[in-house]
Amino acid sequence: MNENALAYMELFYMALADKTRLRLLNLMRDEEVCVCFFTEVLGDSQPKISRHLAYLRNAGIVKARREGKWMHYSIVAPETEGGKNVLNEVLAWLDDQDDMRQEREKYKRVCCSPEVLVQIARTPITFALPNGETFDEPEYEYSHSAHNEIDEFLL
Amino acid sequence: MNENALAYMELFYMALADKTRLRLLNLMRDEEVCVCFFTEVLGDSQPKISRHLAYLRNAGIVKARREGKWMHYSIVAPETEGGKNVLNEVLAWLDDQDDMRQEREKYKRVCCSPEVLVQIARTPITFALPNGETFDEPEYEYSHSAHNEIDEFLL
DNA sequence: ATAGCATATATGTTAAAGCGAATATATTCC
DNA sequence: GGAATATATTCGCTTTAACATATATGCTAT
Repeated sequence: MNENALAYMELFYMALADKTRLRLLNLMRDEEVCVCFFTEVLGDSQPKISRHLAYLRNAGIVKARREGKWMHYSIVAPETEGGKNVLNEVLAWLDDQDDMRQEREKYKRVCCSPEVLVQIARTPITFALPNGETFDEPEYEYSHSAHNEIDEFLL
Repeated sequence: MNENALAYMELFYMALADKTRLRLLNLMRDEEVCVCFFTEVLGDSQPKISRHLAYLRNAGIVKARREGKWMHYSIVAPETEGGKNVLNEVLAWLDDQDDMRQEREKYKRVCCSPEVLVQIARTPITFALPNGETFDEPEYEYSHSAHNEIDEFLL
């Protein structure tokens, strides 16, 4: 079991050893986040985001929750005290960086504020009818829930 | 400079994402350690140890000090508060594991105690003289200094 | 200067990670 | 059921890491 502990740490730190994954974790710091916002805020391709989220999921650092078409990801508090404390400091270190805080601001701008109905950011598509009229495609709504396990150990 | 901060974190966590390197750091937790003890305690080949130490050195996590034939490695406190706190918790997490504490015990058994003259552990070689007599090769001594920067931030 | 020991680096091989592009799956709406 | 959307997975490729073996470097002592 101790051999496993070292192996788990290896997996854990490997999951942190990537800029994209650190940025994903930074966005999830305070709340659950939908995949579509990750692609929006980070500006990376959807498959790239998805693969990195899978990596974090395999390391047990985040969990996914489906809500209709959308997948929401949130940070999972590690089982051990030591792991919790490390992850806590990892997130705090990220928060020391201006650009990480800015990226969270950008996220909040894109998705409005938590606990509130928000509109998915997507380019409005205008349709042309045969008679010459045009109309905007109606936009989706979904309810954004804000709490996850990390709240429990971040203060 | 912030782009660099993320890049540095990537390097930093990558350096932690290896069992051998975690074991090396664990041994250096409280004191400077000579390479010969790493190979002795971990039971890995000398080039393997050396390469992993080079990895930690490149990530700025440890520094090397030469003393005669021997190289001593010790942990370097990261420049940033965030980095210091993370490394601090990383070492604490390691210390939660029984086998990591045992490995440090093994190290202390091998090298006696810090602040003291110790004998290098090596197989005594017996020489045969032409006249039929035998004698043991004299053993080396060196002074083991015990303090490094990590002491300053580990309590 | 040479020999011998401690440590570091080079080399070749194998395994794993990253990426973009394409494709597959799951869900909703009609 | 079929179209549309959100997300995940696969494939082919390039890059990087790990390991063992071999070799080089740096220091000490003779």
